[in-house]
Amino acid sequence: MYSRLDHREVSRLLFKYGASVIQRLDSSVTHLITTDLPIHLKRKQDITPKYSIVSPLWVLQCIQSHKLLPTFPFKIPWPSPSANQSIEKMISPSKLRGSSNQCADSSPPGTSLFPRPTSPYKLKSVGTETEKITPPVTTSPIPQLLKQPPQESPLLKQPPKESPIVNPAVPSPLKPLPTKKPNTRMLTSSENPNFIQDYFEKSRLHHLSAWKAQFQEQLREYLTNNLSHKLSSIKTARNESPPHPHNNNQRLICHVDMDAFFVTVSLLAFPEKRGLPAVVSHSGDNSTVASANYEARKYGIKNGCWLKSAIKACPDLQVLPYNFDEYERVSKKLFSVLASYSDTIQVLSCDEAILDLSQYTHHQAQHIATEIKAIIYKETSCHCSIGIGKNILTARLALRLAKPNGMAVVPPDEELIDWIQQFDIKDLPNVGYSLVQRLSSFNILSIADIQSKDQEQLCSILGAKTGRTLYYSVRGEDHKALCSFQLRKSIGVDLTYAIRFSDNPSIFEFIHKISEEVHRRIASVGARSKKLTLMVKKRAEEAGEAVKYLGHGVCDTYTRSITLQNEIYLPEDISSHAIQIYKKLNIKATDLRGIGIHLSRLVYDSQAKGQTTLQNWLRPLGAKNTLIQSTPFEINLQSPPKL
DNA sequence: ATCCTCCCCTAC
DNA sequence: TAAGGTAGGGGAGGAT
Ligand SMILES: Nc1ccn([C@H]2C[C@H](O)[C@@H](COP(=O)(O)OP(=O)(O)OP(=O)(O)O)O2)c(=O)n1
Ligand SMILES: [Mg+2]
Ligand SMILES: [Mg+2]
Repeated sequence: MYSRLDHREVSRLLFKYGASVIQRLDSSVTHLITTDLPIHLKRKQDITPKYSIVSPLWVLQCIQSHKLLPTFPFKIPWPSPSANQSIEKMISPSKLRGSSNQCADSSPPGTSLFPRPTSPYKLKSVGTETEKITPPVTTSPIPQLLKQPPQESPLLKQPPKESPIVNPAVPSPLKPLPTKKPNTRMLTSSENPNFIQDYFEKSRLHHLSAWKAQFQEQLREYLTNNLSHKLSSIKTARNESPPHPHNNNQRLICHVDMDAFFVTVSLLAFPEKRGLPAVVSHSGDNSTVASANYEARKYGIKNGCWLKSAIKACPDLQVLPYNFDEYERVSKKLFSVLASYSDTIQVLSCDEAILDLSQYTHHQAQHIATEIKAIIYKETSCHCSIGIGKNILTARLALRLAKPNGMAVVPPDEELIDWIQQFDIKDLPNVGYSLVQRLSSFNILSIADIQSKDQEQLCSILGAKTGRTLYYSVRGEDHKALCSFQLRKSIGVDLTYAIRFSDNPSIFEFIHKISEEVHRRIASVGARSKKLTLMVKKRAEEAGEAVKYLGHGVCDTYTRSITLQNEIYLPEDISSHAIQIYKKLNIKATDLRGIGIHLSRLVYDSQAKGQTTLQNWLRPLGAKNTLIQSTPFEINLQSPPKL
């Protein structure tokens, strides 16, 4: 009855609803969840265990009824032949958390603002639907202080309720050839032959990803040329400067990030609206806010929230259109300025980078940062903020304090432990919704709480790497290197919006188009691939039409990969493998909600762009640093970020 | 132990 | 109108 997949899912559900799941049997175990009893357990002293042995069905029923049910009807009989069923146990499912995932469909990706950016996948077994989206707590439609309200803002998304009957705005995708074709004309994957380009052109998330790759690449090329010219005898490039001998033998990292980037740039064209609360967003009732300025944030409006709820919180909100060309133009200026100050730069996004200023003293570094800030403003008319610290982690935290339009410096080591306690757990890099939930289920709510745990404890809760990283993070320690020279390890295209098909041939045709796009991208960096991965989103069994207009809704996501004998890069090779995998998944055409094709295990051509970097990247450089004050970051390529 | 696959999570 | 893309770190569990 339970496949391996379901086993994992049960694990996730257990965790989701507040159980602690461990892989061993010890005295803390209250329930053993299994479909049959492993023989090796039977032999042990567990003959009369303290825990109940129950079927996964019990878990699902408990969740559905929102309470702890008696285990009796779900007991598993003792003897059993099969020995390989893996087991899960819950320690204390004392209270099931309120049905927490109904909103899976309501949270746009890439947002940290919403109550539950939870994976739709989890919804499957619970059988709950997206519709009810209960904005957690918070009532006050009153402007909130800048510092975040503990959990929720007043603007939780309230996606439109869908009538269970027929939403005239959403044509049924189930009709192969609808006689009365509604207004999705040219909008969906099946109706628009130029869907991919048309869509990407307007997708902020696509631009974000494409720009990051583009600027990383250009910077890499620029630095490669620049350095090999400057350091004629030494052909290697370095990623970091050695610590300044006078600076306590520590690095100095400087994190620069534009303030409210999109909306600030868009506002340049509307000077009369400066100073007013404003956001950038597509227009319409169902759109998402890409960027909110600090005036708008006073109302609790955040990047990624629904436009609808933003306007509700601030009726006078100025809604500005995207201006992707301008964002790109300003980004170029930004990196041009940064590259003139340091040749150890890591691009984090189109509005953000970290510099290694280890060659300077603290004092000099602050002076330089002040200057950078001023020059960026002079060049772009946009403000940025800067954080300075001894590593990437603390520089980022300082950046938070610096926002908006400020600069902040991390205090000396002795004060770090206390200093870091002013942040929320969620402020730590790589700590998002899920980790916060996990930690809070162990009653770990603050940074101080994390500090009080030893590394072992954290690792047992979070896994080895994550636990260790977090242990050091709350002490302000981070040894991650700054990487100027980054080569992508994978290249892929994902489409999960407005995907509606009625038959497989159209889907195959679509896969061909995606494959062409993937090919263009991998060819443009001069690489081939030895592994192809197909991602497919399929409408979940009990899921209705998506809450979001033409969205994917609640889905099950499948990933299948194939390792190849020979590297591929041609569109027909990509598509033939992808289609082959797709067929095996046996998806009903009308249920398809998303497709992605990714290539990994990349091999870069030796004379193409990748080459210089790959070799140089691995070699640290002992050479002294050359002060580069006026090297412009030449951006030769006028090519658009996509396609 | 270490590698591989299939996720999950995070970030912008 | 709306435009939910992507890369990389990491974990679980099975194969070797
Ligand atoms: N959920 C999100 C987050 C960000 N972005 C885009 C718009 C932002 O302007 C840009 C940069 O992201 P930042 O996280 O740097 O946010 P801002 O620059 O808008 O604000 P700030 O950096 O001042 O916090 O990325 C987006 O489209 N959707
Ligand atoms: Mg920013
Ligand atoms: Mg940013």
